[in-house]
Amino acid sequence: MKPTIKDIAAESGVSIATVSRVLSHKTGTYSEKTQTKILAVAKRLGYRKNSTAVELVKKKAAVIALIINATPTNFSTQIIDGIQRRASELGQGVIILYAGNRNAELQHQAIVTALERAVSGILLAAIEPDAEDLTLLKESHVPFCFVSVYLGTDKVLSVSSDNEKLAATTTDYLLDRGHTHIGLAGVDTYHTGSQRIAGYQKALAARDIQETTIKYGDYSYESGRQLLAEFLPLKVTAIIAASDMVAAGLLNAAQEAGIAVPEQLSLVSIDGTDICRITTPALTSLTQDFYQIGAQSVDRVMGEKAATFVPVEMVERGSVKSVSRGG
Amino acid sequence: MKPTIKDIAAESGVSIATVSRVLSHKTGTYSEKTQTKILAVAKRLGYRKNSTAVELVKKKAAVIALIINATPTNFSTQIIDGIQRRASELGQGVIILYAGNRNAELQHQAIVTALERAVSGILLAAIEPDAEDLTLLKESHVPFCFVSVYLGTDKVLSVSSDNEKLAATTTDYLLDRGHTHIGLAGVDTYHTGSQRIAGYQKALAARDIQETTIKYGDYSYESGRQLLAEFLPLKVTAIIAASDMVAAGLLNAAQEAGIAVPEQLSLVSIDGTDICRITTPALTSLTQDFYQIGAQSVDRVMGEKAATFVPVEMVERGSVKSVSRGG
DNA sequence: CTGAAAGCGCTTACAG
DNA sequence: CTGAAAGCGCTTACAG
Repeated sequence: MKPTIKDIAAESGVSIATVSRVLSHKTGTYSEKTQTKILAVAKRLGYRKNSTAVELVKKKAAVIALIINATPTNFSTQIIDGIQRRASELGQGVIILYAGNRNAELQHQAIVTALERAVSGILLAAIEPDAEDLTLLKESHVPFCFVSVYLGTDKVLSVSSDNEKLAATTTDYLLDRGHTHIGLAGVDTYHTGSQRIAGYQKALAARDIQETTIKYGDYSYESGRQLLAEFLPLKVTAIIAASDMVAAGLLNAAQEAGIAVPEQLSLVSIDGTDICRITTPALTSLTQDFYQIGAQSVDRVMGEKAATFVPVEMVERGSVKSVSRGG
Repeated sequence: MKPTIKDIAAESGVSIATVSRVLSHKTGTYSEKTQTKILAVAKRLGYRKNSTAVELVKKKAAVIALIINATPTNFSTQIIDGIQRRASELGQGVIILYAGNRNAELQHQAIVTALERAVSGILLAAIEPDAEDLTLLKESHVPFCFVSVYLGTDKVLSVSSDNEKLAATTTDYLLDRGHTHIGLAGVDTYHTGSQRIAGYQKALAARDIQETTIKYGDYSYESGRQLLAEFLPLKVTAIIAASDMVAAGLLNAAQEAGIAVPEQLSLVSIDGTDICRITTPALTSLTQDFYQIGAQSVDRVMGEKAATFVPVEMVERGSVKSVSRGG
């Protein structure tokens, strides 16, 4: 029922080989006359290419697989958006595969599915791979790239912010404004969290401050809310939040506890999504470029040139106060 | 290099037909002995099914196409999440296709791409189709379903909130608390906006209130901020915001103008995402179930039973005050 | 329970 | 510039 190149060939009185050549623009291999004829017939018949057949003979699908965690963040849309647009420009489709929530089984399954589809590349967003998956990926000979997580090595492709540097920058920002008791809230114990902790500690050490105050969490609003209480007895004057949601939780919990931000407590949040301008006061943030992280991970996995680290930016809003030294 | 069923057949001393049967679980067509043997060889060889080949002979891809607008909303993640999980349960992959930003050309292209891939269903999220696309879709004989937009007819599959009813419910909620001067902010002129306007007007008319105050926008934070000024001279006591972002814009602009929420102005927002609990005060909302909208649209397009309208819920937070009648 | 064979819709050397 | 033919990796009647 759906017309194929066979139907076009019959209608035009040429072979399917010729039809294939003009339909796939093998310029120089056909006369203008046949081209015109075939195109007309194809249009009249409502012909549509069967990409599955093409992919089978070419042994490669024009599709990038994106494997993502179940837990949606408020910035995953931006990453997906960047991936989608750039892929589209390169003529690649994007197939999304589910990795559950740090579920080793599902994560493995997603990789297998991507491999079964002969995708041209695999993107792993916010995924921390186990050794087995890494082996599977490496042996598959299909390029893969981690998105928004840096495994600490350049042996594996990845595109993300430079978490260590970014944490150091944020810490310096606060130090420069007179804060000496600075907390770090909501980081996890995986790569991203560890890198931020390292940056935070180094920046502090560089100013001869040994005191560090780190509270772990899961980047969520609830995390932020709960963590505030733990900082209270520690008399920090500023807290770096591991995400906008953590910052919002910290902020709202502080307000409920009667602690004024930024007068009594300064807050800087890492991420810089829309959340930051919605809170009162608006949150000063170390803003990541999630769209670019997504877009460049596509370049990376498709063999185009792209850097591992995407630049970040400090965006000042209303949640930080300068304090006098020794205050 | 990548092993195929041919390799397995050779190693096991059976035909490729038999290999195919056990690998695709055609139970009852093979002996346990051959099954064991073939599975062992497959595993040893690191065999992985080539889904492209399978799709070609079956003439159907186990993939649902999701066509989405470029403009990401703060709830698209939830919709995608719902689609992804449910699709996964039904053994379907999800391929995301870009429709640009109300770009007719790109929108058309996305549909064509979906059709070329012989997908099992097409989901159109937050897309307002033109006549040509609708024809293309209908003639393709592949099931399609609109997600989070109701075209006002049941002739076309769709899953969304009941926008008219939801707006009426929200208006009633405010009326029940003594508000008589109620505004509606940020709606668009397409289906969703029109339906909400209709519900709002009907609820008002049912209480013999003819005064309506409608300000159009694009569901964004900026929209909300700008629109506040337009409501000011109109002395409404309550505003229904067409989205959380509009509500947040309205709220922050009000605070900057020295108008207390909810003391001087009540706000209800339609959507109910995380944004609502982050603002100060937290926003009372008519909460949509985006996850279910996504999940059920998959059921719909795959021919499972699912309703057109997904239930909504009023969630009271801190942005509405009851006023005395005639106040 | 198993095998030989045809076929899904394309692409691409090869020969002319 | 064009055609005949082989082949991509599977599935599935059909016959035994």
